[in-house]
Amino acid sequence: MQNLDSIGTQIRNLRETAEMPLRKLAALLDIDQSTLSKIERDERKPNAQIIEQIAKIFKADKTALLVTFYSDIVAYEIQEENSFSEILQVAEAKIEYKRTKAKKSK
Amino acid sequence: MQNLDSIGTQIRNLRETAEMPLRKLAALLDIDQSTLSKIERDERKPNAQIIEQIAKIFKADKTALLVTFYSDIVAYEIQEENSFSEILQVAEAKIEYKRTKAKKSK
DNA sequence: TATATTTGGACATTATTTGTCAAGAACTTT
DNA sequence: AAAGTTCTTGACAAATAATGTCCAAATATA
Repeated sequence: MQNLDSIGTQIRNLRETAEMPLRKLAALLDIDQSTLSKIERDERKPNAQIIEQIAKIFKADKTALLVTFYSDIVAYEIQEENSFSEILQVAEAKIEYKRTKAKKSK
Repeated sequence: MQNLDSIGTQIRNLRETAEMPLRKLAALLDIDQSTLSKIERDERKPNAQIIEQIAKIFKADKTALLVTFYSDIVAYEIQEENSFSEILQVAEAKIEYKRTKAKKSK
């Protein structure tokens, strides 16, 4: 089954498994250690570029991390809506429709 | 099948069907007419409160409008990602998981 | 052409995000 | 318990994005 951990938790897991201090990972990513601390506790969002670097550093699956990253954002955004399920369904249809159009116009 | 129009298009449709000038709807909503013009062309996002007012004014389905509104946002956010479908799936699982926890703690 | 309607762009204001720093809390080691 | 290391917290400024307002230009209608 898919991993429902937050992006922060996943980053922390990767880092702790590698027994790397937060300070050191922050240095590798060239961000302040307090910022990384907040990212790992989901107080602040990383950007897609940081996720890519983390995947590289820990040889982790970049796509899986991006899925975690974006699903966090999407879930947070609509978690209060009762029709969240329909929202997601329509969003998917919209993206698919857009891609179909894009393909045709080639 | 579900309506894949953008929130702006749907608002414009409602307004034109009612043959109401943009200027007048803007007045009812208490926003600048240029702002409403931009909303209808998806240059600017309405907020959830404006959507509610529009539903009331045109006696439209509020839930359907909110689904349109949020699905626009979600689709825009992840439209470039190849794994958009998985992202949506995980987002849904995360929300469901959160709600299960919330129910238990009652 | 005159009139009504809509759009575009400039601008100030406000809110949100991001980066940086330093102090303090928590935990380990000596 | 002192010293060292690691992590967390809050304050702050700087950068970026969102919002509200105005008015002139463009478009459509009478």
